[in-house]
Amino acid sequence: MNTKTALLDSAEHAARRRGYDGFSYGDLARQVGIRKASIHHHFPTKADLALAILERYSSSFMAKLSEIRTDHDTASAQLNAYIQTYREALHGGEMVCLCVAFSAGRDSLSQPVLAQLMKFHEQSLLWLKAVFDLAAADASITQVGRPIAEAAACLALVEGAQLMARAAATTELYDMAVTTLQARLR
Amino acid sequence: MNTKTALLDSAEHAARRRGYDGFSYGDLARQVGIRKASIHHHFPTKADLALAILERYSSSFMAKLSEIRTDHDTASAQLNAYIQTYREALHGGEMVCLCVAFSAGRDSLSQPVLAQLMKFHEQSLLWLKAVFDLAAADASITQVGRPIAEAAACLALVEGAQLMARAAATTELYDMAVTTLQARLR
DNA sequence: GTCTATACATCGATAGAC
DNA sequence: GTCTATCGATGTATAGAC
Repeated sequence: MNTKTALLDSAEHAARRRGYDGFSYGDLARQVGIRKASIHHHFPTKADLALAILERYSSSFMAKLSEIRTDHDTASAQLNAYIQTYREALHGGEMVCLCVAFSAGRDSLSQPVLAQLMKFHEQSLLWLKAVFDLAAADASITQVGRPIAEAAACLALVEGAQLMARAAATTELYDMAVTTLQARLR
Repeated sequence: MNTKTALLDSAEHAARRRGYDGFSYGDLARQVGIRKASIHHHFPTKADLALAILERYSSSFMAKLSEIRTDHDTASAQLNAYIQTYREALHGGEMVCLCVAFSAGRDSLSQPVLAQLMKFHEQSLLWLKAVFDLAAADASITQVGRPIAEAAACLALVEGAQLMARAAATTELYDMAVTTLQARLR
């Protein structure tokens, strides 16, 4: 296993549990088994590291969204898979989506990280909008309003549900929060 | 103005912008105009301070919810006021609800703070459940499912909407996310 | 690519004078 | 109630040997 990859894994894990201000090079060094000074060889600054984990997370997440779109042909099946993806990302209430973790501590982020964070939201909204555009055609989701508004509501719902579930360290609140949305799926 | 109150104000402000791990006694001292050692006289530890601001925030927030209930007699009007309260708490995208800020950095919180955080969610859910119970009777909100599920969805929605809006430093995303919910209000 | 050593700032917290 | 002074730990980051 590559040291750089191990560092990315460890950093992503830590950031999703504690936020950007909640983890340090010291933590990563302890976990990966090298000295903290060595981390600077791979990621000169913490901002570089944050950008790297967010870019990896985003591209992996967007690939997952593409996969969902090709695997499911109805809007309801796509949205259900989306909800399930966020549920799995919770890891039983132990961590949240990296973008949820970074959004809260926004002021500590460097400009490139902030830009990537906003790009993640934009891309998510576009993907969700397409789902609701499809729903207007295939009628597999009930009560569909303006697709872009539905998309924003959906993103806010899963992110907020993760946050609630994280506070209580359980997936129960997440499941409860997405119940009404899932009830609209045919 | 009381020094203790000034400290509480400054700490709440900072926590809602940067999270629990994102502010320090040094920051507060600079802002309030006393030395950081003096802060320990009012709040021996940072955990004490965090508990104090969260308790004050919670009680103020719950008082606001009671006020909404007495001022508005329909479920739709109550829920609309609730959505508006979270919108104002955003301060144009500059800060989030204290509970949103604390939920993300959950692992850094002391046990009493964590307990108070979960109590805030419980009380919010109970208040919202009562709104949807009323909605089932007065029919002022359309498409009402199980009240407790609607309550969880509503809390997740406004918290997630705040998070998105905070990342982009604008209220536009918040307004977009709550559009479909508001469309159900009669 | 990893190490030791270190720089320099800041962290939360304490002791004791005033 | 606020101050100065200080503690020990930790924060990010750098220099240079191996």
